[in-house]
Amino acid sequence: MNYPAINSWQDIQSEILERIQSRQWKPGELIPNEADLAREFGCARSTVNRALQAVADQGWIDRRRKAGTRVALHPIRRATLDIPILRREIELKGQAYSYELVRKVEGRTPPPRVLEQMDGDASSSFLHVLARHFCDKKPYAVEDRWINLNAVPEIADVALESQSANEWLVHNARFTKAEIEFRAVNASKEQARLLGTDTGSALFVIDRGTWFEGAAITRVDLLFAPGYSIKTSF
Amino acid sequence: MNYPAINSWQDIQSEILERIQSRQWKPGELIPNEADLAREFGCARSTVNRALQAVADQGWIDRRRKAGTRVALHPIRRATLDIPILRREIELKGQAYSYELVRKVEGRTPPPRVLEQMDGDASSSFLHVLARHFCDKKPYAVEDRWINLNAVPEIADVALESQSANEWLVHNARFTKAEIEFRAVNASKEQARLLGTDTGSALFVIDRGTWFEGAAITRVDLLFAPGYSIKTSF
DNA sequence: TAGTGGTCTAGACCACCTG
DNA sequence: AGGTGGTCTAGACCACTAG
Repeated sequence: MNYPAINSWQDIQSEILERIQSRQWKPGELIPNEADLAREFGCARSTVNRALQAVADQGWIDRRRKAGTRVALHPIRRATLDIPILRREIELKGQAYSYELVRKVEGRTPPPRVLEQMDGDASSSFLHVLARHFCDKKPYAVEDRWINLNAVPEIADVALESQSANEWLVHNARFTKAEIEFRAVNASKEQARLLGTDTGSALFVIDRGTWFEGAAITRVDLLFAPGYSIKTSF
Repeated sequence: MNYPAINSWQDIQSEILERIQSRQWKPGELIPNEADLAREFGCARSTVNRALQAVADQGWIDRRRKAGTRVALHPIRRATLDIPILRREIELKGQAYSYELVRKVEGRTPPPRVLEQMDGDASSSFLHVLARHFCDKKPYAVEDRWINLNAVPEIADVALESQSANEWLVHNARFTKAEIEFRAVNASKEQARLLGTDTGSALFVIDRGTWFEGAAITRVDLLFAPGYSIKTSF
């Protein structure tokens, strides 16, 4: 029988994970330093380093200079999600995407929660956009967006009838910081109507905010029709 | 005025992102190869490689041998979430965590959705656990869990009155594959009662499944009381 | 202050894939 | 066939921080 050699950083990563998951290295325990592992595996220290960095990124170990590397006390804690761009998500499933602007209102003040999230003050000027995304002509998600016109004045002149504000912003606005929040809400009467469901239905919400150099650009709630879920595996 | 030098891989990463976000390099466009960039930045190719790999991990560029590196057409936003371990999440906020087993039933068959998710067949034997997690004595989440006894027979004998099945499994069961799904559901009558809320309230759900070498170990729904959200920023 | 991880370099070989 | 990214090496210096 031929066993695979251990020399690539992926092999070393597997071996490290194996030792952690088999509890040969227990939670909280200090593991050998990079130089020792390199000797053990017969490879360069940088190869071990690459492997350990990958393991650390997944949350299995904690590394600190001088203190060394320890097995994390609480494993399984990190998941990477791909945040969908609706048009693409739907077209990738081979279904037809469409979009409809419900209304676009300039000069209104956002509700307190949004205002606070956007670090807004009384002098700020906002654009509110409400729109629908469809999958094969069935309502898929409602987009409820506030845009800071002080940060992106150009968008006031863009016709959002055919292109979603999201797409315009993706292609035209840069950001330096973003925040994403996931929640569940009961559908309001209007939301239910727009999604073709019942008032009170549980909606999955992706709430995203973006900033450019400290100034809030936009805050958007995407409210998905019942049945939607977002998944990841590792 | 003193400008920072460009030589660390993080600096190069910033410069790359800057060029993409400023549309100096446009979506779909081929960017210079590693060797050229290394010459431009006056550093080793491996340093450029490190930077480009990081940028690729974030979804901004697509890289293929021979074909080169292109700016992604659809900047996929990738978010890294820390999945909470309830006891830890609550204690980190400085609040009191407690746990209550509601019931533990052996030998029942899971509902169709769960059975399918667990690749279960008629011969499998399951343990069903329903429990509550509290934060400062207020209901925080309901844990609705199915465990494959063929895979983890030991747990049948563990008293789950004081320790949650989650904690037992974290410390005693290895897994090779995991899946996490986020949804929203309307609270059932029992769920509402357990969470001290109204029937039909929108609950945020984290649904997690783990496998060991192809065999499903456990599937758990964590249903959070209204107001819960999970966040990330980058 | 000394041990650890973090990073950079210069060079090399190779896997992959497009043209 | 040849160009590109993926990876490994051996060595070096540095940043951080525990003791």
